Amino acid sequence: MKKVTINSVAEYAGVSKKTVSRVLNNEPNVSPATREKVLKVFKELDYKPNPIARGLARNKSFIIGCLYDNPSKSYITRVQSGALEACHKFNYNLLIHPCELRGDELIENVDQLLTTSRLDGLVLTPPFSDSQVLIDFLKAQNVPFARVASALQDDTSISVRSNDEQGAYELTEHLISLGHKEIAFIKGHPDHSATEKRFSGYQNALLKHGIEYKEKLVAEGNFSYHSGADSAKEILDLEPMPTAVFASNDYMAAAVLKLATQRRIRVPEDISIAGFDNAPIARHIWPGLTTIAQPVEEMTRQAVEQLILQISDPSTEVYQKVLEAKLITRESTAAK
Amino acid sequence: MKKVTINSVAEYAGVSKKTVSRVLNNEPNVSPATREKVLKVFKELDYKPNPIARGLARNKSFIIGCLYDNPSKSYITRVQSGALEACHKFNYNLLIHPCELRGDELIENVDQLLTTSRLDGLVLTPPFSDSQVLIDFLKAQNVPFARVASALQDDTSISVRSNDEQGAYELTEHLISLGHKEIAFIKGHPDHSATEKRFSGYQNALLKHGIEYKEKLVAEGNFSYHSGADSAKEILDLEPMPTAVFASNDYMAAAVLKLATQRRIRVPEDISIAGFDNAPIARHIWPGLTTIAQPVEEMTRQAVEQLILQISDPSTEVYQKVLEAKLITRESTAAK
DNA sequence: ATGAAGTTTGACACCGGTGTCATAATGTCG
DNA sequence: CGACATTATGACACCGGTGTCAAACTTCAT
Repeated sequence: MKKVTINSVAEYAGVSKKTVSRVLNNEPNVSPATREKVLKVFKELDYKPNPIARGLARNKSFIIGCLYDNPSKSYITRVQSGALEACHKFNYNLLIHPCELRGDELIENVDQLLTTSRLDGLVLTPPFSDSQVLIDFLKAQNVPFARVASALQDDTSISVRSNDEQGAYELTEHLISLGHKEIAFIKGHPDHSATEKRFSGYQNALLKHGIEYKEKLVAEGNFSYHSGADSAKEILDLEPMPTAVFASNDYMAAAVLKLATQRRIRVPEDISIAGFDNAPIARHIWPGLTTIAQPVEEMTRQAVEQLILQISDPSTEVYQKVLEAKLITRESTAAK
Repeated sequence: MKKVTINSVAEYAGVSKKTVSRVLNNEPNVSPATREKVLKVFKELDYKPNPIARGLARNKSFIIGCLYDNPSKSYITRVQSGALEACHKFNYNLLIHPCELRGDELIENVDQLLTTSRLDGLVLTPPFSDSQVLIDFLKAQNVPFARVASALQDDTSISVRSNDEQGAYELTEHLISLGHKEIAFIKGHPDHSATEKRFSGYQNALLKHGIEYKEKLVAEGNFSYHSGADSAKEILDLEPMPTAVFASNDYMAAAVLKLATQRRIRVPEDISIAGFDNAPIARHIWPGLTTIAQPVEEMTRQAVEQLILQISDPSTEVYQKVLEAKLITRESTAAK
């Protein structure tokens, strides 16, 4: 099986390399007859252009990199699925690269990534989308990127996020409307901007409804199931026990639910539990978790789509969008 | 900021391109003095070789593709994590590519993938690792690949799997030893070879212990939570209700647990439930699921590592390995 | 028929590396 | 010290495409 290159096609079709290249790229200024002829040879020889050669000549790879470091597997797969959708729409591919936010190695690590695989752009997911250091580095290196789910203010880079604060506000209000006044809160990972946003949503809702904010009702988490289990212990040990718990994501909420069930505390009769994200687990457990649906796939899809648009035309206006989060009520919350 | 190429380095160091290339690749036949000098210039100019140019010259991309189509998100992330570990060890990167097994588009789709991004090799995860059509295609195209978790017999391709049959056998035996005789079984997706293996493990254990196999106790699933919910309904509606349920993966087991809890059937007092895979959800719910731990990351890690070895030296012996699966008992199973 | 403008085409350099081979420099040994 | 093997180095083609530019060919108005 011989290799079919642009040269063999050109020779076979009796035209120049460049003309073949023109047909390949749908460039104008090729006579219909010639175009037809070349296209026929493509078929006949089953010609596949070599993307690496093309990449070298155009300095493009048609590969987008996805940076993440997130304890939630479902979050990652949702991100990937949205990113892939956009990539495939434009014939791009997706390269994934988990790495650690902490430490000086981050920049080094990303630098290494850019060195070993010429990426056309990078999608940053939390907590990277919030990292000023990284953003500055990418700008300096002239690497196009888009930020997902970041509250960090930066008008010069593409950003698609959802309204975490409003979501948390609504969820808290939902609990309040059910008659709850002692509402515990489990915070997320301090490196994620969403953590602070969700927390303010919670606080603002309390304030608005004249409910006193009590610090002892707030536990520190980091979005992992494990941290949720620790916080759950703290909260369920409180005297008196709060009548509702709002965890900053569903994994931590699931951990609270598990401990409560273990201790024969009935949910939602004795305590209401709510999460955030509408992760699959929220509907895979009983009772199902009341939560806030974040359009993770949609955010990422839009971010990557805009990223690719910007890559192909750098003069494109910087896209910044906030999508709505939506309250989903299930069985884990009920009137006090 | 000017681009630093091998030419500028060569000029700056006062040597030829080729000598720089030699230093870059740690080739012999460079005098220590020259090597030193060039290395210094690398540092000074902060030279980064262009992987695309190198790829063109060597016909390599240093990218491995990962093919999957699996309803279980946690399975996918575990696969990815194992694959990434191996990739990074050898300075490769990982490109992910979900696609559908069904239909003629599979080959077309993979062909497209190979065309748009020159991959050095492919990791196939179930159900692709079981697809004879795909395997034949890749062999014909001379694309190196490794198969993960496939029971399909093929001595000529790299394969790492775990012993599904034995795992299912052990788990069934565990239930039998607890006194269960009416053990329902939920099958997995028919396209996965693991489905048949787990089923035989179940059947063999029954046989070995003189327990009659009853077809009505077997429900068809497809590894998705949703299919598990359907099967759960079937099984919990049986008269008399079985005293144990063995689902072919943890998601389906979780669905059974959810429905049981909803119906106030106590687990494990009224019914024991077991899964397979040791997915995160198995320990995120209450009661925790008894299950079989499959070393998914390890399988994939080994597969990719061997794949890369074979890419760099095609004469490497074809690696075939079966890893052990391990019984993990949690609260969801108890004596009858 | 003629010139101006527009269209089609190909020659050739180039992207940034690697492989081949000839030549130059150095080392070895009788 | 000369003959020969070994090591170090560079010139140059090549990987498979794309960009530039000039030449050849059309088209069309005058």
